[in-house]
Amino acid sequence: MAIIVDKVQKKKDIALSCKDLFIEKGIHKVTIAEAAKTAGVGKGTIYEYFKNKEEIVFEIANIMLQKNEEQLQIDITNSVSTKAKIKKFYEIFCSEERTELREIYKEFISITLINPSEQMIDFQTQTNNHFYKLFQEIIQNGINKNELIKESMNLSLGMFVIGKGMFIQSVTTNSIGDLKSELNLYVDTIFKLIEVKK
Amino acid sequence: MAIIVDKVQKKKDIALSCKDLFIEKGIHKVTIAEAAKTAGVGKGTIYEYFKNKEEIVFEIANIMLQKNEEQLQIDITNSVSTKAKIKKFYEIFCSEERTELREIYKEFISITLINPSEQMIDFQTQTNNHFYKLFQEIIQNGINKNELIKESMNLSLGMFVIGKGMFIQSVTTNSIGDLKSELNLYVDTIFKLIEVKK
Amino acid sequence: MAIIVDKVQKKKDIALSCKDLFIEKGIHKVTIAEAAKTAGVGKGTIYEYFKNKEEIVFEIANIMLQKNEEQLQIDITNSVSTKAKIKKFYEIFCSEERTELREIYKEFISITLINPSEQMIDFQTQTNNHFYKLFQEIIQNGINKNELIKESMNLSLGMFVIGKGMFIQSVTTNSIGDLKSELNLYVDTIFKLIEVKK
Amino acid sequence: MAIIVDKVQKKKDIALSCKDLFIEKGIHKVTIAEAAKTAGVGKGTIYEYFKNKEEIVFEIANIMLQKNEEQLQIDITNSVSTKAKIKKFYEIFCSEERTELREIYKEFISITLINPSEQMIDFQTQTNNHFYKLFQEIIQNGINKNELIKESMNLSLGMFVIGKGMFIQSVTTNSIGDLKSELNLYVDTIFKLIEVKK
DNA sequence: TATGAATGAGCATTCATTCAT
DNA sequence: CATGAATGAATGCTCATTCAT
Repeated sequence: MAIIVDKVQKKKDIALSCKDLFIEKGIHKVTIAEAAKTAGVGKGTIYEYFKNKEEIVFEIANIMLQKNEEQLQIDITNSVSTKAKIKKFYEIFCSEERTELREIYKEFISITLINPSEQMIDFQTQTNNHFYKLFQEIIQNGINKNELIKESMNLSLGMFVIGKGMFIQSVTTNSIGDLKSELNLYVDTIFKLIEVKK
Repeated sequence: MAIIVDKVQKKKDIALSCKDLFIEKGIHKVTIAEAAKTAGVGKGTIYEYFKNKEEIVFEIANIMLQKNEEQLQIDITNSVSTKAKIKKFYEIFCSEERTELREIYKEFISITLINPSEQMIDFQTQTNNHFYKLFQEIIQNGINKNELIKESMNLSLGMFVIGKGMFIQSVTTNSIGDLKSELNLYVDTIFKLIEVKK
Repeated sequence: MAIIVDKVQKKKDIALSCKDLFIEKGIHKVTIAEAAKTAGVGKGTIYEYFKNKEEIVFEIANIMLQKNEEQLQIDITNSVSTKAKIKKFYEIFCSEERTELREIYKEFISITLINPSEQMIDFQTQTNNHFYKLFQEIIQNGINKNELIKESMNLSLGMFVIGKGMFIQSVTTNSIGDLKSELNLYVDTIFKLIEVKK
Repeated sequence: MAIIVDKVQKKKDIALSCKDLFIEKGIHKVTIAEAAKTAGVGKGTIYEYFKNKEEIVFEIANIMLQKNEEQLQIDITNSVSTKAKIKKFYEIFCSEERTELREIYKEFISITLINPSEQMIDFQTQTNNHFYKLFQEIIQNGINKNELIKESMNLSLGMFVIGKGMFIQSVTTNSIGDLKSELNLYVDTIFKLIEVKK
């Protein structure tokens, strides 16, 4: 009578058990032995569910991203103006609630910059495209509702990327005092230029 | 008496000898033994001139940055319009000639994201501030010459950071086809909005 | 399920395999690679059973001490007079059979004198106290049996320590011809003074 | 006009300049570079006056021993009874004023136990014999003055060595609370046995 | 006499991954 | 299904000493 295990669920369970560990210590500082112990399974078992250490973090990231997106969708829906929606969007990069997500994100960028595995690039591309699509929809809706001038669409990639850029800037240098204020200043200024004057 | 050596020059010489090695293989993959051999000195000699491996890369980066800035200054001076100057600026992130510089830069960001040593943060802050100051001067001059509206200044950080952001984006995902075009599109669009209509 | 190994026994096995190596070359001159090869295991396996190189030597010392003590107990029991028992005790410092033990002991003292790690001090304190207790019991029994005057107890630490002192003296200088004779002379002389005249 | 240097004096000067450094950090932790800098000379100069690092410490030890012996001679001369003289002798191992000397001594023993160079053994033998002769003279005088029984001479080596033994004991274990008291107890007890009853 | 530039041997330790049970 | 024992590759850095000037 073989024990039947829900592989998908167990994979999630293991990943979730290790989440805090990975966020606190960072991918490189966490050993498989630690992860296994934290998850309450043997080292060999980890390899039954994950191809390698990186994959655990993918699973963690996926879980976190899913949760974050749900919240983001709600926030955006609840915001009335396009500007407010965009500001909600930028919260990924500056709100306290997303600190954990950003920790993982930092690790991902770091790894990709030095050892750009196809797997990693694919993951980031997918995630990125997903969020970019969302971002473009917000802009497009603004245009459709005649809130924004139609040239706004040409700025969408730049505006999308600016959150990421400022975040990296704030982490790698001491030159950004308050990330949120800087993002707000940018958004307010640019919206004055792209909002349809009525 | 003892042999007298121009320590500063020799440090530069060693760093320069290893430049290609570090760019091709990346900091982590280069061993001190390799670096020493490449520079034609003993391992011990490396440590007479550099505190640790990282410092070799700082020196390389400094040399490259200095050369790049000289060229950038010339390019900017030779450009007439503010827009042209800004475009020249973005070439750091997309011109073929700066490929090597960007390789080093990628390593720096990667290291800083995971192991943010004070030394590294300081280095990046200084370098960044230096370039940002230059960037701001271009914008300010544009305003002073009545080429740009005065609100442009509020966009300067965003515009500065966008180069970096798009670069990271292009390296960590497959979602940017041609970095140069994207930057051009952004610049052209935003300049339509901030150029003084005459 | 997984292979089950008697960790305690294997630790002893590894230590024992390396015993001669450590005694001949000394702790500092033995590399982990050598030790592992000698024990017929991988380097990593060494660290599965020992926290560091020092710990291997602790284990070796423990094994040797245990064996030595068993023999010492027998020797002491088989000796009739208190003086004979004490002389048996001093054999730790001069008998040929204890040469290996003394080699290890020399290393321990040497290390402790320069880098007195808590671990090392604790080990030496415990071992020392153990043997000192034994020594004191011999003296005390002598007093109880009315063989020795009761002031003998005040000399116990000095008499205990003299073995160690002469051993160090004999190793660090050329001034002791025959350690055993010197210890015998001391014991004989002092026993004439502390033996109860009947 | 060659500069004439008093080699002997300069050797002493250099050694003296480094004394505190060696005592504080220990032989192994002091680098030649440091020693040279502390002495205000070049590294090469060190090797003009000393064959190797150890020799610097020999010089320091010699200087310190000389000073100590002078004081010891005075102290012994000023003491009336043989017991008082012996107690003065033991102060090498417990008085606060000799802390520095003992630091150097510890290093010497440590080195000799592991790497017994002939040079080192010779040095220790000479120093030891010198002091032992002094010690024996005290005992012999005690006997001559009919203060001590003539068997005391047979105890002289043991009594001499006990200071060293207790010192090592106190440094390598936690089992000696107050070294001075222990030495006093031993001396007082043994003197009751070897003092001529009048 | 004095110097300090150059050197290179030497080594403990970690940890992802495998696979026998 | 689960495990955990075994493994071995891989590397930065120090510092005593030499010797050309």
